[in-house]
Amino acid sequence: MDWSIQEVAKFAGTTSRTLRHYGTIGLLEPSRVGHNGYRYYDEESLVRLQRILLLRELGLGLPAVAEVLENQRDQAAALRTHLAWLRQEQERLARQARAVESTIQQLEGGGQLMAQDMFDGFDHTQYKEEVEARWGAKAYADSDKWWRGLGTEGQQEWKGRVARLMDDWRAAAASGASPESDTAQTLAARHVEWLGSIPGTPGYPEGTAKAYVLGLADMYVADERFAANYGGADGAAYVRDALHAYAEREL
Amino acid sequence: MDWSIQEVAKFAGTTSRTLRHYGTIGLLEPSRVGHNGYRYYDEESLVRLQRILLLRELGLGLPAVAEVLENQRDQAAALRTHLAWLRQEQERLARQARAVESTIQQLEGGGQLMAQDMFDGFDHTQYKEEVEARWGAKAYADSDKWWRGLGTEGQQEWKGRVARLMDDWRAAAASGASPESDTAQTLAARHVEWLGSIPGTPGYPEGTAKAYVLGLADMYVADERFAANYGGADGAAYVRDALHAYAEREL
DNA sequence: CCTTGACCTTGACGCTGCGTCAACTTCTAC
DNA sequence: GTAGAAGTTGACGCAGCGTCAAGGTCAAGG
Repeated sequence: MDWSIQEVAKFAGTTSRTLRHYGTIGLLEPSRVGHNGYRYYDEESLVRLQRILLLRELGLGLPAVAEVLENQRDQAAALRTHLAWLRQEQERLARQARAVESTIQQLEGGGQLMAQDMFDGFDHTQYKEEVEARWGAKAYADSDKWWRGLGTEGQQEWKGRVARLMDDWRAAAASGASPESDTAQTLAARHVEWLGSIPGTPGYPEGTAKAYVLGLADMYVADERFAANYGGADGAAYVRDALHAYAEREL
Repeated sequence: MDWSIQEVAKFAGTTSRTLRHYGTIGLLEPSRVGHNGYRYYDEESLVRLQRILLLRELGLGLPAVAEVLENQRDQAAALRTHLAWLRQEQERLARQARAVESTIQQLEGGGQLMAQDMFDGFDHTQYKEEVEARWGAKAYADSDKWWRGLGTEGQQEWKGRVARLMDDWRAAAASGASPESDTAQTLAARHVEWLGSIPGTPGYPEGTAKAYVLGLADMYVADERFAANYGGADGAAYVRDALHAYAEREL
């Protein structure tokens, strides 16, 4: 007893094209092929098809499906791998959704569509050579180790933190508040504290903190890539001024 | 002031290939092209690039990105649409994950890879009394005989088929496609055909098919146990509407 | 002047899982 | 005998680039 391709397709709730596809990739062969080339499937192939479709509904890719069907042994293991993948994807979507939400809020608050992710610039492998040239290979290695040690979540948090700081700077600059205003000075304090949390500069040697901060502040203006993070040259100059004022007062 | 393609790519954390791609699809043109064909980008294009990348990270497709960037007006609306999409995807993944989990459990309980107990609702002995009350003892006996005659494999197939139908219904309802849409109408056709394959109702008497389908459709909504199969009252209502439309047109 | 080597170009295939023609051949029914 | 349904094998399409391939351009050094 066997059935034509259309019958099988209808019965199984799929299409003949799909069945042919499974045939060409060797996932499900017809049990019989007529002299005319017509495909026919028997009960056994129907059962296999059911399993294939089941696994497909669970979200497995065709290669994964094939693997599960061949290696009868560790089906559960394969499914667990898949499950982990699903959870990861869900996580990713959740993060995206949150990001979209906050972007919408920003837009509705009259904000512009900003480039928060200038901070993939903090995918710091990008700056490898430069860092090594300026501060040595060890500094880079340490930094790299630290970064990896954060884990994906930690990195996300870090990026988020940086993004918010940059965002606030841009907002402050745009608000017209002077670099000496409380707003800006509070930001400066946050900024300095943030700097301290970057490894390689933990607890500056006595008396060097001020010079360090002043130097960095100037670099923000001099280096376009940093300046861009603060909304261009004007923004960077604003940050520099605020940091200078803060350093003079507090450091 | 402008930069070469590599510089821009590094700075923005993307690749030159991507920039070229954006060029060919007209999403981001270089600000200048050298006599040698080299691409150069200025600040303005950099800003645009940042926005593009931001939107991409939020998960929008390139056409959607283009649209958002052109229609300055309803950016928020576009993002909200996207957000809805994200949530839907998340929902789908969550369902898949649950299904995978239960499948794993089954496997570890020594079970086979089958599309079994999603459809325990169709373990029809459950409905024995009700069927007998509504349609008589003979109807139930016939049905039971038919069911046993299917054999284990046949029952598996049957359950799988039902499962896919239900799943497709839920997906269609969630997709937002109207009950009159092609998608839903195709499903309705499948549903009616499926009904025909249930014994006890083979080849409806002349002219009763329409009434039969309409009656069933209404029952799906009225009876919670059926409604549950379609994702609750809303899902059942969707199925009912689709079946009504189909019955009016085709039966 | 010539050679590296880095960087640029266009062109085109690859990947996922089928949907969707296109161009033909076969089977079924009247 | 002929129409119409159903079957066949190609082959393109889609999303978003990654990844060669083959070759031009340019700055630096021998």
